[in-house]
Amino acid sequence: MTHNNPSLRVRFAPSPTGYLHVGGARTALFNWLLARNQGGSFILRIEDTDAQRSSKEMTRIILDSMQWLGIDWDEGPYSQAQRVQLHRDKAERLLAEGKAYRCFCSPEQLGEKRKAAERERRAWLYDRTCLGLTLDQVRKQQQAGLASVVRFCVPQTGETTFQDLIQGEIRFENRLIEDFVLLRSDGMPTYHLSVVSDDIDMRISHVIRGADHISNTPKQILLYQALGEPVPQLGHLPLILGQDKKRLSKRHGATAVEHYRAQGILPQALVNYLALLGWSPGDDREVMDTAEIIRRFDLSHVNRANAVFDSAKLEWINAQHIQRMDIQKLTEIVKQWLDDARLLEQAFTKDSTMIKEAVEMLRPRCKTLHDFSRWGRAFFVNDFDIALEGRKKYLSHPAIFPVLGELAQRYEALAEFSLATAEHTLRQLALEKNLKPGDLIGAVRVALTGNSVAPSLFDVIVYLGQQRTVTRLRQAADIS
RNA sequence: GGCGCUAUCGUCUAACGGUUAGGACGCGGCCCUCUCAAGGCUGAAAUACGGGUUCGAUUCCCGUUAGCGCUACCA
Repeated sequence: MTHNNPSLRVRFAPSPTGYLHVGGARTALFNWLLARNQGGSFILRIEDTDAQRSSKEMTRIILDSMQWLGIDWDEGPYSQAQRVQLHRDKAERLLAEGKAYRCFCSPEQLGEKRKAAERERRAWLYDRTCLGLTLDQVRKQQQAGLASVVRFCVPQTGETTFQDLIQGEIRFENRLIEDFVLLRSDGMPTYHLSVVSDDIDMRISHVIRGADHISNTPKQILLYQALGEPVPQLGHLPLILGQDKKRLSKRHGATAVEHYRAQGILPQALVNYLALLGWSPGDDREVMDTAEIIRRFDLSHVNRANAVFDSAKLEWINAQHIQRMDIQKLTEIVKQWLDDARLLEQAFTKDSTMIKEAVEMLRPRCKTLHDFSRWGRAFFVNDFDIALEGRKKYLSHPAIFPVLGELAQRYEALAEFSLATAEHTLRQLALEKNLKPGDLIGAVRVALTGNSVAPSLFDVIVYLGQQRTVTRLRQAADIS
C-alpha cells in the first residue's frame, strides 16, 4: 500500500571513499523504498568531509551505481564539505551556551592516558581535564598558541533511550558516554556534529542506517536535545555478513555493486535480492519487481538479526528475472551486453528478431547476462572454440568425423530444411551407421555450438539455418 | 576489557501464546528428455542452552553461551 506523507524525509549519506558496496546499497534501498512507499522524499548527501579519503571519482561511481539500480533521489546530491560553516555555527552556539567547552589536551597526552587505562584494564573515557577551565585560562592558552578542540559536555546522570523503529527500545547510561569532540583543532567539524547539523537543516524525519551506528545514536540524540531540535525517528538495519559471519567487506571479494553489474546481474534482481535481505513481505512471495516491492515495503517487517550474503540465491533471483522478463526487453539488454563485450560487431546476426530467437532458446539456462555470451557465443558469432570437454565426450572416436561429413552432405542436399527434415535426416543416418541417435546428436551439438550443453539440437539447427549448419559440420569433420 | 544489539533448517526467512514449526536458495531422489537447464513432484534439514511466567511457549521475562557492532581530533 502506498501513502502520501510529504513530510517524511529520509536520506542516504555515503562517504565517497570507495565503491558503492552492497551494504550501502541496501541502506540506500531501504530508505528509498520507505520514501517511495510513503510518498516522502529521498535525499542524497555526500559525506565528503574527509578530504584525504574522499574523491570526486568515487562520488561519480556511487551515483552511477545508484542510477543503475534505479534508486533516484529527490534532492541533492548535497556536498557535506560545503556545509561546514553551518556545522561550526552550531558548535559555536553550544560553546556560547556552555553546552560545549574548549579542550587543550594534545592527542599525545590523550593517547598516553588511554594506553595507561588499557594496561590497568580500566575503561577509558575522556577525563574532563579541561572542563573546569575558566574563560581567562582558555584565553591565555589560546594566546599562547595552544591548539584546542571543542568538546560536547555530556550530562553525567540519567540515561538516553530511544524507540528504534526496527530494534525496539534501546537504552544507554549517560555516564558511560564521553565528552566527544565536536570541532577538531583545525576547526573542522566531526562526524557527529555534521550529521546532526545536516539532518536538522534538511528536516530529515527518519534516519534509517546500519546497526553499526547504534552506539553513536545516544551522542547524536544528546546533540539534538542540546540544540533544542526534535529527534528524528531512528531505525537501525541489521548488518550484511559474509559467509564467515563477519561483517561484509572488501575481504570477502565481490562487494561492489559495480561488480555484480559486470557479472551480468540485472539491477531489478539485485534490488529484489537486497530487499529480501532483512525484509520480507510477510508471505511467501520472493520474486518481485521493484514496483511490487515499493508497494509492499514496510519497516515493521524488517528483521533484527544480521544476514549472510548468499550469492547463489542472488543468482537464482537473477535467473528468475531473466526467465520472466518481457522477451523484447531482454533481447535489447542482451544485445547491449553483446555489444559491450565486443561480440556484436563480429556477429552474423545483428538484427533484434534473430537475436530474440537465440535469447528465447538460451534463457532457461542463463543465470546471468554473462551466461549469454559464455554459453551462447556460437549463437551470435562464427568464431568459437570447441570445448575440450565436449570434444572428449562426443568426438573422441575417429569414426564420428566421416559421419559428420556425410551429414553435412545430406543437409546440403535437402530441398526443404526444417526441424522435421533435419531431425529425420539425422536419425536416418544414425540408423544406417549403427550409431545411437543420442551419440550423433551429441557430436553434432558439439560441432555446431562448441559445447556439449546447449538448447535442443534441432531448434539450434533451424536457428542457424542450412548454410551455417553445413559449414560448421564440415569444419568439425575436418579437425579429425 | 567496557557498552550495545542479536539468536528458527548450512543460508535467507514465515509464525506477532495453541501450526504435523510454513516457504525459498543450496543439497539428494523421481518425472520430462537428444545434452544441460527450465518446469513438476519429492526427501533430508531448524526453534543455541538453562531457568521462570502461563492450562499452554519459537513467541513474554531473567541468566548462560555464542556471534556481531561501537569503543579516534574516520565517517
